[in-house]
Amino acid sequence: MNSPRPSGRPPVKARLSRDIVLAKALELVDAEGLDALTMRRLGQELGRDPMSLYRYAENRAALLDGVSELVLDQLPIHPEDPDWKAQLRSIAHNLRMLALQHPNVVPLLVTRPLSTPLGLRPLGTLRPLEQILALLAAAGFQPADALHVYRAYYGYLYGHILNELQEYVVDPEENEVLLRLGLHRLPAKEFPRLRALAPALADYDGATELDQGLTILLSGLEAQLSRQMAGSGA
Amino acid sequence: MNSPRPSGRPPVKARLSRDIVLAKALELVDAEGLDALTMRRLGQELGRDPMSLYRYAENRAALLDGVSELVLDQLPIHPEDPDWKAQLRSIAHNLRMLALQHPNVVPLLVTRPLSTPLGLRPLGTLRPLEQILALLAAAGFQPADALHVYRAYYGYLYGHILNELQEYVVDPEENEVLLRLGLHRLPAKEFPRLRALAPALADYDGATELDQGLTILLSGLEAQLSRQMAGSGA
DNA sequence: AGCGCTTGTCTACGTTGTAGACTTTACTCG
DNA sequence: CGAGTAAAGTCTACAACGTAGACAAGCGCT
Repeated sequence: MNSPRPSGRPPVKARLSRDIVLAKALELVDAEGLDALTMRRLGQELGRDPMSLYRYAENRAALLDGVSELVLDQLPIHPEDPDWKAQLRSIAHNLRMLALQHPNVVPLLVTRPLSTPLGLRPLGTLRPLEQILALLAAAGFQPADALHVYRAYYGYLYGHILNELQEYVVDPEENEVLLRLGLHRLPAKEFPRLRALAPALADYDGATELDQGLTILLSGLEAQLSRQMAGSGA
Repeated sequence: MNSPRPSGRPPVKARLSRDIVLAKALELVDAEGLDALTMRRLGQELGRDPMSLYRYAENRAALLDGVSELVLDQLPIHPEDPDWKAQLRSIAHNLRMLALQHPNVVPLLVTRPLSTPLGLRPLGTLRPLEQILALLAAAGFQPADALHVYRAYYGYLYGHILNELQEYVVDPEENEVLLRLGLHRLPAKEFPRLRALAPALADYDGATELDQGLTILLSGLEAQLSRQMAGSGA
């Protein structure tokens, strides 16, 4: 009966591939956090010996890099958009959404580059940088100015995302705001303002806050750069 | 001969204390990175059994929190400064310097809050927030607006620090810029702009870049808020 | 059928965090 | 001074981790 190929009590062992491995890794991280992503656990999740994973990633760190890459690859960037400010805005919102969808990956996005020199990063994680430089170049910025804009922009963007993810809610069921944020534990004399802000903290609207910051930053950058060109140029 | 108390080939075992433990932990992290901070290693460094550390920190995570706290406690904030923008600028530069002095701690600063609800964080890490709120309140901001300013400000600040630390140099001895940043490894067709920017990347002036961004952001925030007050208020 | 490369498995080692029972130290009180 | 107690430090042990290295199974060739 059991034909030799598609048989099996084990879930029909198909050949592994890097994509399959990384996809499962991301799934695991999303579901249970970074610590759950161990070689043994991932192997088990794939129905394979943990050691088989080393055919698709040099080591655990490389696996983590792969996961970062997988997420960043989902960030759409259109370097030919004639309206650079609108495009940067849209990228920002998309990255924010990605971060909210994969909050457990954010520490990776932020942390891994700190221990990897620019040139040695997974190419997928450098692509946004290159494409944003292209966008800004097409908008008429000099390379050095483009870099300047990129840094301020991406800096703010990452900062905002970190901020927003930090303020997450402990227990959404709780309807007393102080408790919902765990703020009741804070000594009232030392942290009066923070405690008083509980309601404001509780209904944080990340998207519009991000947008307002971007408005300020982008128009400010534009003004600064055009002023500077007027000063030095003709 | 050997008097019983101050004797000893072992380096005169004085009583431990939380401060001593944390200080040694920070020292170790600064010198050899986060991974070097294991319970066993820290114990060895202190001439004690690793298990003794558990009298001063519940577990390794709490130890890491303690290190964050230790660093953030070194950040001076003057909530009574009448010039709030100048004060925020000074805080920013001080935090930047702290980050440069303890680069290995930065991942902690950024990452630990992501897995700890606001109310459960080490108090030392919340103090900057409370104090900046006080600063802004003294400057006349409504609580909700103060929070708004804080978020944009701190977001940008953290983002900048992460950015700057990421662009660190692989090999300062190397005088070919492409090599110094490891950029030679990037495929030239896919990353033309990034490669071309090597010189600009190499002489990044983090302090002035931070300052310019802050100028834009802070004056933008001020303008936005006063405009909004003029609109709704009398 | 047989060769050779890729993929997956097995076994084994050193290292990690930490629970729990124990011993040593320091200090207080009679 | 000596007894008693609470704190500080130690010892032993365990489960889980990443991964090296030798090996087996599977596949596509001719």
